[in-house]
Amino acid sequence: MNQTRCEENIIHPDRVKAGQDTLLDGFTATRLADTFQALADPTRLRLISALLETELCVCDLAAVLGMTQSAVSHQLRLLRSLHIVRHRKEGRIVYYTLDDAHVRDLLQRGLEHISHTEEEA
Amino acid sequence: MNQTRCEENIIHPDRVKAGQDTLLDGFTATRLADTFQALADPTRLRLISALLETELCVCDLAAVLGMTQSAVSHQLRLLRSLHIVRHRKEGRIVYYTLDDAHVRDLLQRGLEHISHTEEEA
DNA sequence: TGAATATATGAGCAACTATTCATAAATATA
DNA sequence: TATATTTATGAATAGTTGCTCATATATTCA
Repeated sequence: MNQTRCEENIIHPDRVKAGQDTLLDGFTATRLADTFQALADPTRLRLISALLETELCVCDLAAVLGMTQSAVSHQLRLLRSLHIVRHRKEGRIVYYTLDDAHVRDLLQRGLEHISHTEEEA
Repeated sequence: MNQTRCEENIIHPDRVKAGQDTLLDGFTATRLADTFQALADPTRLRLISALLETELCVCDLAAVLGMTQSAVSHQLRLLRSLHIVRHRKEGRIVYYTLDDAHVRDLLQRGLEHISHTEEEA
């Protein structure tokens, strides 16, 4: 029935310093987390993957994924706010494309990571 | 007061085909989403960043982040299950390191992405 | 102008998540 | 063996999220 002492005391002061040297500040960590959060949903990843080689309007994106227009539109707004997709309007049709190359890179690296891990969580 | 027709009809059949060609299947999308989900939290990103240059025990990680041992341990379990960190035991002390190079890459690409985007969501 | 169509969005709900609290498990040491 | 210490974990809870439903907005066309 004792408390943990390690919340007050440090075991390896030198390593703690090294850890603090590379530690992300809270603001950056939050911004970065927001970006990864955008990629942390199967639906959004599928939307992004559908846009890898072609531009698509909301209606067609809904058809590709087999989802409602509303659900797709909500997710696109989020992806847009995080600069992951871009849109252009032509009459009443809105076309979406991937915003920058980093998104493709992130997707590719992520796929490499999971291909190196067989077992499940 | 009309329904949307675009959930039944396709506007650009050729583009829809192109979108389906690169579309991730549900299983892969879910696995990939799990990986990005692990990086979608400021606390976990800070844990990872603390481990960039040094190995650290749970106790010291808690000190670096200024969090409770319990909270840190819970997050480490999640990172471990997704092969993002690895642990080795020495007596009653458990040391954590980053699991593979993909994690560093993902972090780096993510940082590049946010550095290219000034405005907020 | 009025009807049809493509897209966006607010509200609400069910499911998920990050932390805290209490405590268990494992190890070292006296 | 008894105690201290490090780590892990189950339960509970407050906050978040992804979808649906209804509807608003914007644009085209008859």
